[in-house]
Amino acid sequence: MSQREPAGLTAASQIYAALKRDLIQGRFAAGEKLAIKSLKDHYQVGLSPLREALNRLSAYGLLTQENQRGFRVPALTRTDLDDIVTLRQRFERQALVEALDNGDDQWEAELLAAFHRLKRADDQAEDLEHWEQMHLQFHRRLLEPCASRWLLRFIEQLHDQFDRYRRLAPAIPGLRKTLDAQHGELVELALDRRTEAARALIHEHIQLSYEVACGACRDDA
Amino acid sequence: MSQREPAGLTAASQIYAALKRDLIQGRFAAGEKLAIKSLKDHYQVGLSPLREALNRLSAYGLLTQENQRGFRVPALTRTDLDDIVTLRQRFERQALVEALDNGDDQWEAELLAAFHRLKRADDQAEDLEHWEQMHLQFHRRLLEPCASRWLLRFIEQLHDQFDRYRRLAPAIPGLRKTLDAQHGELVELALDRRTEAARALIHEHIQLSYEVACGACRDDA
DNA sequence: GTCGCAACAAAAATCGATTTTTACTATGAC
DNA sequence: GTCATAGTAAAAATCGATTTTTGTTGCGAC
Repeated sequence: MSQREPAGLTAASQIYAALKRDLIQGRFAAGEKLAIKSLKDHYQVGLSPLREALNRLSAYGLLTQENQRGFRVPALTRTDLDDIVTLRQRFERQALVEALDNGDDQWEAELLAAFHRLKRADDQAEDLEHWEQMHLQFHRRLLEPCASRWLLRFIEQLHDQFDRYRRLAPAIPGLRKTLDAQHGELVELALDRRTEAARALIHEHIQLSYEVACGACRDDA
Repeated sequence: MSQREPAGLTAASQIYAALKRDLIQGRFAAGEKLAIKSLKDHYQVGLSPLREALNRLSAYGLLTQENQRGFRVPALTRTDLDDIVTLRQRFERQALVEALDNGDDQWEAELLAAFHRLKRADDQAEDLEHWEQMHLQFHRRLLEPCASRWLLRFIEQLHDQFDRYRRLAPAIPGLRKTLDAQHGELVELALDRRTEAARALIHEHIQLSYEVACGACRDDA
């Protein structure tokens, strides 16, 4: 038997991806109750795959589920944001150290490639979504050699949570430039295996994003 | 309008809980593909709530989902177990420190109560499931005052993963006694706010469980 | 006016049937 | 015998209709 292709995604997986994207982008108001009927119409899918996607998303933490009363978009609070950021800093520092330990030549090459694509996306500022994609991939690639699959999983989850805040916050003019300088420095430190400096920088990098993201939430809840 | 009662759980939530329990207890073989039809018959539920539960469980990490070919029980490997344990140690140490910082009188009382129930469950060794329940609640209670909801969430998730290994491992005669002594010490250290000693002990406590749990997995995969 | 309750409307959850996809088997060409 | 392919059986995924639960409104008692 010949190896089959990855095959097309199920409707449930597609709607999951679409909803996840829209939730992170802030297309739904925080705290909003989702009207399943209108989601069905909007995304042009049946009830079953839609409900499966909603269930996955609530297990993932991008939705909350109340017993017989449907799904709700989680609120954005300052405490929640602080919690997410503190953990991201801890987790990503740890993962970065392990990545620097384990990363090989192949990884270095791919990291450089990811950084290159990110810079390119930066130039053509018209396509914001494309930059977001490249940015996510860069950070994934950076930590990839970390052997702890669970740690990477949690980092990804926290990253998605964080982005709900960040993408809602008002854009700051010079910011992109500063962040991108940090990305460049991260690559350099990574290639040189300057572990301590890299640790400190990733912390600072997240801290900077945090200060931006604070613009997204009112006082606490 | 008067406040309504918590209301009965949906079929999806019930089947979710039942499946989760059975997965953690090791009722399904690791790596096994789940036959949806027979699950439906066994748990006496319809397809829709069953599939919703399966989707939640795979987002939670107790199942894996392959594109158009259903759900599968994740394998048990040594690398996975090591990963889980290392993170549990780090996370629970951290959470414990924060819990000791934040815990108040009320918490101290409830912790003592939880410990008492655990000891009681220990005496009546006939009901193993009851002890498991009390044990879980004790550890939850211990860390409860930790303010980081996300950290507690991850700890719970890792705990469930770990239990898949632990509960499959062969029972060791004197073990329960040693573990329970540690629980008692933990309470004492917690009440006295001896943070460093408590940190060290929770680490050791997890380490001991780990050595038991190793019995559950073959050589690596 | 407020409370309780019934009736109704809307939404969520569930069911059973149908469609789609995969897994398996058998057949025939080379 | 090996490979490819068609055909069939089984399983997964999806659909549309139905049931159950919630939320709202209106009516009457106090």
